[in-house]
Amino acid sequence: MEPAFGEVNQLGGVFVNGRPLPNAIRLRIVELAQLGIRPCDISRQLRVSHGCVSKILARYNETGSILPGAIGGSKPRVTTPTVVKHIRTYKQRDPGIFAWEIRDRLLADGVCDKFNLPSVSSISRILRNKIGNLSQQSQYESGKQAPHPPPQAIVTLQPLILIPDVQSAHSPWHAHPSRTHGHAQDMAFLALCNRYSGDTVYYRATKRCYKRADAPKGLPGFSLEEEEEEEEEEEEEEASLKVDLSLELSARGGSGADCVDTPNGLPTVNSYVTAPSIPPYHPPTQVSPYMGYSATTSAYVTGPTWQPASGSALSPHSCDIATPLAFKSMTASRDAIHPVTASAL
DNA sequence: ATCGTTACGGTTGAC
DNA sequence: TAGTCAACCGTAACG
Repeated sequence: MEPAFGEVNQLGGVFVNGRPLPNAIRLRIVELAQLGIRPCDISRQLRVSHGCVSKILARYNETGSILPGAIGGSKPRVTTPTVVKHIRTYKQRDPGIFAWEIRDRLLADGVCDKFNLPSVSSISRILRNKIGNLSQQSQYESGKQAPHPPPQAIVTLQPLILIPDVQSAHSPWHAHPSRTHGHAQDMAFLALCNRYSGDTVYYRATKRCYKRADAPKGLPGFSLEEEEEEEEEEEEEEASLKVDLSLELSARGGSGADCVDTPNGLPTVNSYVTAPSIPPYHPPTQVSPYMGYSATTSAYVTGPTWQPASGSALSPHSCDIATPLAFKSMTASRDAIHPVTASAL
């Protein structure tokens, strides 16, 4: 049950703790930034904390999305029954096959792609837990594996495929490979990059980025078991993000042809003008942001609420745009196209 | 003054 | 069905 009213931040803006800002405001933030308005001025105008503005703009620059991430739920697993079945088949055909060979075959046979390919350790776990007979193979494998470097050895290098142009000095990812939401954003960025080109392989010399309480886990004495779990988690994240990105990119036009002007194919948001060039912000007097939300994030933005004190029919933050936009949310539960109408500045 | 980062308290949805 | 977990959110504060 959602509360009836939001809270008011230090700038006088209304927000709902734990819930994303309405798409209209997110869009407005990006629009203003593209007009050259400084983030601090955007913050003041829209009465959104500067940290939030910063975060939304950073996300937009990295992924091209103004949408919030998927909240809640679990990551889809990469070790689907189909994958397990194929692994079992490979093992039955060649009992001496190595986990890394199975991995290669899953990829070569098109059972998996690079985004949902299980790690060697995951395959090993499947062999051990669901298929059995691995212990014998492990001994065999330990002697045989030398010529082929174990892909999942305990190193901190992760292959990333990047478009060289994207590796510009201004790329937030490049400048700060470890970010608050590092891995997810890295992968989102990676997926976006992959779409448009490339096969230039770089390596990121960090495992992943932790936030908050995640951080101390197993570090620095990272055990093999933890490493395996980390790897599996990361690959599952990759699989999840691939789905997310494909959904969103399809909503954005999909072909990729619309993303060629800038390094990441998106308008950059990095030049500023002064604030007075934009009209003043009129905060809503109706402090009920929830009315703009439906059960999911899909249906907010327009509606009878969020009306400014003036009583105009504009959206509450006066952030309407001239052209109706269609947003497609990043999760399956939000996969409808949502028209967003808005009026001028 | 500005802005990146992060602790915090909160929501959400799959399991 | 309720609880747990891990994702996400925006704010506030710090540097």
